[in-house]
Amino acid sequence: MRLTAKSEYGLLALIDLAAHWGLGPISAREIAERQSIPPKFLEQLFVSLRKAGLVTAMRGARGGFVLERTPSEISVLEVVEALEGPLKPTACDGGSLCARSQMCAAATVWNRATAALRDVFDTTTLADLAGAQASIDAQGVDASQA
Amino acid sequence: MRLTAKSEYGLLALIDLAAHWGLGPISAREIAERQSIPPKFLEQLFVSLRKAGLVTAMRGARGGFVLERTPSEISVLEVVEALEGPLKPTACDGGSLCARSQMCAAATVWNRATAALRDVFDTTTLADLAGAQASIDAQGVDASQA
DNA sequence: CGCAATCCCTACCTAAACGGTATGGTATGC
DNA sequence: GCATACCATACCGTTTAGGTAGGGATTGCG
Repeated sequence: MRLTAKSEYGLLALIDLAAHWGLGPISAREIAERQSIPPKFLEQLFVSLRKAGLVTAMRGARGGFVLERTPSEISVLEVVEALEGPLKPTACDGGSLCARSQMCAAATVWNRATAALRDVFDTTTLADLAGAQASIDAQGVDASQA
Repeated sequence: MRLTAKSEYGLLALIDLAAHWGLGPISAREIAERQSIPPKFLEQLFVSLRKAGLVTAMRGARGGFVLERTPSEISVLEVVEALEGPLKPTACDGGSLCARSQMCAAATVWNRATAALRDVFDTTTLADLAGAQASIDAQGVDASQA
């Protein structure tokens, strides 16, 4: 599995939405500026996130995006898989692509790796991260190097 | 972090070497045939594995490769990092590349993911996998679908 | 000695992907 | 009705993946 800029940007954007939860729709442009994400690139990411059912879009003036569920009900796993596709570390994940398939001891390592990654992502929610970010920001006001 | 064919092939090759541990040098060509790996590509992988200190090369006729240490002393992590470089899931891993660096809650998820992956790879050795493969092969002789 | 086998090194290549940018269309609040 | 948003599609330059090609250096063996 490869984690690309899509996941990084997409997660930052959704943490931002979580932080502004309940304040009505937030525009992609606003998030792009706040998080230093290329605006048109972020628009594309939101298309994937909307199709995955993670955000709702409001079109027109004063439009923007809102989380489809509460921040504590959206996991990082959902975000990552919405943007990168199904989580799997290699081509040889036990599927039919690899000729060695079931008879391959190496596959067990890759599968355990996928499971470990999936567990981390599945047990972390946007609420967790938005909360952590709020703490960081509060600390950072007067002590940016502590 | 991206796991590519290098890791897949490289791990298969070293499991093969582990399975033939103690029988003298095994040629890259022999492993390539046995594991269905493109021969010239495997040669390149062995260069990296040798430079990482995982295998010793014997040149000339009857040459080949031998594991530098016993199979139980070589972890999958070493193999993966020798072939793919340092294990990190994204560009934003807390280094100086990401402008958000220390002040970014998202980075904590990526770091935890890296740690989880590293743990799986670090706690699995070539001896484990060679043993597992031997079991599979023994079972597979008479019951390939069980 | 010669020669075949083997590792070593560099260069090259094609296809795909990444990380965007550009352009226009469509809906909507004010 | 118009600025502000999202929506859709196409394009594009660079890097990487996944090899291939060709030769050079070393060594066991007959």
